[in-house]
Amino acid sequence: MSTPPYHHGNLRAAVLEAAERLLDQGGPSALSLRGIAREAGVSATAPAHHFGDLSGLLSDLAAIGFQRLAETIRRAATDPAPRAPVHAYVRFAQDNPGLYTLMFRSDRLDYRRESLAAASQASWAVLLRSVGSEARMPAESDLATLGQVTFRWSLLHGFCTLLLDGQLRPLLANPACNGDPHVLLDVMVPPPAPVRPGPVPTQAPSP
Amino acid sequence: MSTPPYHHGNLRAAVLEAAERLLDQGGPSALSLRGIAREAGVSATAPAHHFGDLSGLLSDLAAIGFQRLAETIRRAATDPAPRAPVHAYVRFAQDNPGLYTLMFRSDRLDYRRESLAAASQASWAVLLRSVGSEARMPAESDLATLGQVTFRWSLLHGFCTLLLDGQLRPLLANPACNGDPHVLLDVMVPPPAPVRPGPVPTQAPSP
DNA sequence: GTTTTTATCTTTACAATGTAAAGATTGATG
DNA sequence: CATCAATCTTTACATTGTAAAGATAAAAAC
Repeated sequence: MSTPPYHHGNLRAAVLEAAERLLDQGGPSALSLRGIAREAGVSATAPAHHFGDLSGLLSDLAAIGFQRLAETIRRAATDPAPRAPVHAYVRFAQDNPGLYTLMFRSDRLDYRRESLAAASQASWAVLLRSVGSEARMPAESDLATLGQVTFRWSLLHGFCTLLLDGQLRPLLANPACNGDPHVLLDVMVPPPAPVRPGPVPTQAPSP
Repeated sequence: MSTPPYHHGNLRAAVLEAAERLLDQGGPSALSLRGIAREAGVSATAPAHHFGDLSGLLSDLAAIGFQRLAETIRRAATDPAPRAPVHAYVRFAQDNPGLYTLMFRSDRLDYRRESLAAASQASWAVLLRSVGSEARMPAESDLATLGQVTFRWSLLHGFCTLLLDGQLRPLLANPACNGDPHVLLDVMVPPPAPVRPGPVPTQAPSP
C-alpha cells in the first residue's frame, strides 16, 4: 500500500465533504476541527491553513447550505402547485437537518466571511422574488413587502426549527397527523399564498 | 476576611444564578461547567454533584426559562390589547436572548430530565389555551387546533430566532422599520388573531 | 536545469474543557 | 459521642482549538 502524498491536492473540498459527512451522522455538535481532519485523513491542523479556524470552516459549509437552499426554492418555484416552495423548504430541512441547523447557529459562524455573506444575501433575493418584489435587497423594499417576507420566512423557519428541535413531537403524536410534518404544514400555512404581487389578504393594514 | 465555608449551603441555586449571569453576558457559548463553577466561587467539579453533567445544568436552566416564558404569556393574556401576548413573547426573547436561544438548542439539553420535560409541557398548556382549546396536551386536540397552535408558535418562534440570530438585520435597516423589530412584527402578524374559538380566517380548509 | 520561493501539510506544544475517581470536610443520624 | 451520608475539593486524564516551528513538494525565477 502506498502512503498518501504529502500534498493532498484539493484538501479544501475534501475537508468540506468530510465535515458534511460528520454533520449528517452526528449533527452540528459532532463538528470539531480535529474530528473533521481525522475524517479527511490529514493532520489535525491541516484544515486551519485553508479555513483559518473552526468558525471559518463552518461558515463556508453553511454558505454551501444557503446556496443549496436557494437553488431548491428556485427550482420549486417552477412547480405549478402554489405551495410547492413551502414543502420544498421543509423537505430541505428534513433531508439536511444538520446543515439546516448549522446555517442558523450564528455563534459558530462568521458572517464577515465573504462566502457566507454572499450566499446569505443571495437567499434574500430569492425570498424577495417569492413575494413578487423586484428588489434584490430588503433595504430597498416598502414596509408591506417586508411584512410579507418576514411573515413567510418566520413561519417556515419557525416550523422547521421546532420540527428539527423535536418540539413538534407532541403534535405529531396526534393520530390526525399520522406522524407526517407535512400534514401539519398543510393545515398551518395560509391558503392563497399569492406568488405574484397584488392585495395581501392576510396582512394587517398600515397603522 | 473569613474563608468561605466548606459547605456552601444552597449551591444549587447559586450555580443557576451564576450560569444565567454568564449567559446574559456571553450567550450560550459562554456556558462552560468550569466557568460557571468559577463564577459561583466553587471548585470546578462542585456543580456536577447537583446537576450530573453540563447538559443537566443547562436543562434545569432552560426549564426555568420555559417557566418564565409561560408566566409572561399568561400575564400578557390579561391585557385587553389583542396582540399583547405576541409582543410579550418577542419582548421576552429580546430581554433574554441567551436564555431564549438556550431553550431551543436541543443538542445541549436533556429532555429526559424531569424539570425540563415538565416545564416544556406546561408551555403547551398555555399555548393551547391561547387558541381557545381546553386540552392540556396536543395529543388530545383536533387537527384544526393543532394547525392554529403550530401556526402561532412557528410564526413567533421563527421571528424571534431570526431576530436573535441577526438574520433580520437587513430588514431592520430599512428606514420604514426604524430599527424596531416590533414594527416588523406588527405588519407581519395577521390582524384578527381571535383569542377565543370560532371560525379561523387564516386557516386552510380541510382537503 | 538548477536554485529559490511559496504554498501546503506535519509535528510539537499549550491552555482550556468535561468528567471520572479519590480524598477532605461537615452537618445529620444513631 | 460515634457513624454515616451529603457536600465540596483535589487530582488526573482524554479531548479540543490553535499557535509556532519544521518538513515537503510544487511553482517560479534565473
